[in-house]
Amino acid sequence: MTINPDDLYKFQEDNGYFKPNSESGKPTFTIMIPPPNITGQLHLGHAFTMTMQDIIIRYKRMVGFDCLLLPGTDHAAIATQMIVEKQLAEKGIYRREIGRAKFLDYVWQWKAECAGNITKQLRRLGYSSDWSRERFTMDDGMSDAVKEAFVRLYNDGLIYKAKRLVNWDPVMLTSVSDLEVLMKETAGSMWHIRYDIDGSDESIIVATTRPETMLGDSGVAVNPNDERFKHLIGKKAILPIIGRKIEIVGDDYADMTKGTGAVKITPAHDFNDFEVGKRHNLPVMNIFTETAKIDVKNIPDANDFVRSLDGMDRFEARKVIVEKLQELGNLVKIEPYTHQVPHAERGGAVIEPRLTEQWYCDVSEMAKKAIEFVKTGKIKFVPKMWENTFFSWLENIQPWCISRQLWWGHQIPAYYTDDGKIFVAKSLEEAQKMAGDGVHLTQDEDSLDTWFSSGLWPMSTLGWPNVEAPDYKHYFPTSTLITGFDIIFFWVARMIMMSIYFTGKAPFDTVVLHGLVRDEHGQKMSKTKGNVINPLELIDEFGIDAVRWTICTLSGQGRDMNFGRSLVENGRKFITKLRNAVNFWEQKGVKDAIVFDKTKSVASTNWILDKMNSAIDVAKNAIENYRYDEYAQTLYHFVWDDFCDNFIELSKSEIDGENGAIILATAKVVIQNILKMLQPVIPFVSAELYEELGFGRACDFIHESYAEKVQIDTSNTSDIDWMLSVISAIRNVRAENKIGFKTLLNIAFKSMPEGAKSYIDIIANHTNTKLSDESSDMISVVVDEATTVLIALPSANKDEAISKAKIELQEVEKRILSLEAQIAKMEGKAPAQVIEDRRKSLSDAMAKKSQLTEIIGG
RNA sequence: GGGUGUAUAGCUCAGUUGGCUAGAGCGUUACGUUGACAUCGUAGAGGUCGGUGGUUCGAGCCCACUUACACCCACCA
Repeated sequence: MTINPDDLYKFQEDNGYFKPNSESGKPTFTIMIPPPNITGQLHLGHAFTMTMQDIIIRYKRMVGFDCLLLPGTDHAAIATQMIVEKQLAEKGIYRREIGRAKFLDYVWQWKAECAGNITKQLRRLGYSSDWSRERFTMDDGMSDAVKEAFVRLYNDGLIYKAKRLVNWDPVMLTSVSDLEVLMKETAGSMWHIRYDIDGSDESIIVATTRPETMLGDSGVAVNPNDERFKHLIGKKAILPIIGRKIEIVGDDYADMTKGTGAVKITPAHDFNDFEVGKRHNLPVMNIFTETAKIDVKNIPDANDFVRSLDGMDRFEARKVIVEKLQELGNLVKIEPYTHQVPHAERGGAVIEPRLTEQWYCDVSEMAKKAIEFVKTGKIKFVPKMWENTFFSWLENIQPWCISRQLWWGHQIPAYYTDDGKIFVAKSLEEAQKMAGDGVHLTQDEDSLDTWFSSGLWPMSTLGWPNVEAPDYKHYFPTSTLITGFDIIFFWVARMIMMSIYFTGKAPFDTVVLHGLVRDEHGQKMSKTKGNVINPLELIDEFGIDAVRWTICTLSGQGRDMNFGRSLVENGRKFITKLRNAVNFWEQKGVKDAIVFDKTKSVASTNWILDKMNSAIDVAKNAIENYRYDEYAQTLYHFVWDDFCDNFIELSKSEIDGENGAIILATAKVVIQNILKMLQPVIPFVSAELYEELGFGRACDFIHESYAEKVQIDTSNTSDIDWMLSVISAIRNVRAENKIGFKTLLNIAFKSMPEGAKSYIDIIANHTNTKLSDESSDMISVVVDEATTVLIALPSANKDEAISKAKIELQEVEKRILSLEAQIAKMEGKAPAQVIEDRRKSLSDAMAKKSQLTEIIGG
């Protein structure tokens, strides 16, 4: 019988298996989904983030927490608006033509479709979240929280409006924050232009990468300490083409080593120039339209040539102006020049600094608090190194430009009277009350940065600003945030700041950051490279459990993760191995095994229980520390090596004997615990096997208790380790056909620990059939893996054995010398235990040496 | 320019506070098995732990310098 994961998931979802129970009295453990953007499909990175969360949540459920995993999606203002605009444009529909309301209808349509897709995909991942609490960053509750936050911050004086230079996206026609600007190395040119000095035959040469901005030049800056230009400070330069007289100012901003040492100042189109202009009271001339085309109406001294440029694109204008400068003889030099040019993160347009009025949020105090919370350990980053990144950003934080000229998003809750008075309120009604009856109010057209609402996510999803909301009271603050490091500033920092500001509490106590998912050779996945892996295709091909297992094995230290199909194949192999192992025990009747009684044991059952106990310890410790890789590895080795390769193999010889019942009962317990440890990672296969073996219904497995250790007598477990090594040696020797079984056993018996002698029959049983017809008067070597080499020397291969022994003897002697030297040096300096260990190694080596000598000599 | 991370076997990576002869998976070689195993098992080969110097009884791990790669922040002269 196999269980379809999607069916099991649906059944569990429909019957509330993923819902928390605040009445349970258990401690809470809460994870908020980093809401995926409604811009398309989930990618592999999402699959990692979500699986990591789900593993923790499923684990915590089993160890006794009341767990809430809250799902949702993000409206992703600019990205979504861009996608919908593009789609509509393909149909010949344009945003500006249909107007805001109509356009938003289209976006909501898209949202419904896209969010539906995403949530479907999350379900396929096995994401055990409470869907009844699903949220969207623009749903009513969220909108209310956003307005509340805005109004409060405004009333507290932290949100304000200001006219400043912003990063302007001339394609999307909106401001973007500093974080949304990507600097891209771009090949360009450096143009050296000569500006003549007014009333003198001197001239000054400025270098620029953007000659077109000279139309807005209102000064030239030189360094006041620069001997070359010092005497020009206070004089005027004549702007070529226009003839405008602009001031030459002395300012430290001018770097004597860069360019020509003289820099043209265009306050309206460069952040640094803007500052210089302010310091020297230089006029600000905005020469571009919002689409970055030349705008002549702001150039008071425009001549015919300049007027001919009106409406021309900035890059086209650049060419024309350069030609003109050349014609006029003012162009001194053109050098090829590679520099960093700002591009919009979304859409990729070249950013144009632009003087506009925008809303800002002063986050400097919040940033200080956020730093303090992390420094005092109220919030912990995993891995810790990210704390430094976090600090360095917050320490240099700038006012946050929160307004966007987009339609899709939270419209800013500010209302204007016709004469420009501002009322900030949660609704028009409230604003109206403030403004007085009969005053005409219009709402601000702008919307808020997406991250303003996501910054409130951990609170608003639980009911904030209603601090009496049951969910808020019970589940806030949340426990762990798991997300990619790339949104540490955008999102993590904002959530921390907002939460502390509004609630005084950290929104979560732990932030787990993972790296980028790359292909199996560490290359970034990209469409152009064609190495993108679609998680859904993987699920179709390998099954969700194999995919989740693979994700678990790769999620460890917060580094980038290399993901390849072959790894998922390995995951599938592991799951097959597990199924087969269970199958073996089923055939032996494990389902009807007697009740496990820890007082009834044999060596092999104690041994496997001992291994299981330590696996449980290691695994729990690993997962508690978000070491998914270690968790998976521990289980992998326990299941494959200990349980399958050894325990099953050992049991084969005993299962039909008098101890069969004990072995079966033990196997049952071990399997149950294995499945429990695997449930968080491979919930579907484990649940299926759980039901198959009669432990209970598959759907209920999610609420089982976690694996627990079994107290056992461990005094004889090392004998089994010894025995296993003998068995493997026998197999190997048999493979080499060099020794008879009886001879071998005799030798083995001589070196066997007392306690192990009683198991000699097991060895005989286990190996007998395979060795019975080997000729027994032969030769050679059995390795006791612990320390020694046992060597038998029947005549035929004597020489070979001796020469092998000689080689080994050399190594042993070297080792003895080295150990002796070490011990001598350590004397009185190293801890006693370490010296003791060395002494033991030494005596083992000595023993080996005497054995080898005997062989060689005899 | 400022910062962070990484460098360990052919490949992808573990290696926790310094402690015995540095590990895993894949790949590879040999042999065996196909009676739980869509295979599996056993064994072997393969590493001067990027380099140099230092601290230490002892360094893959700590310190200094250095090389290469990746990423982040700042920067349109």
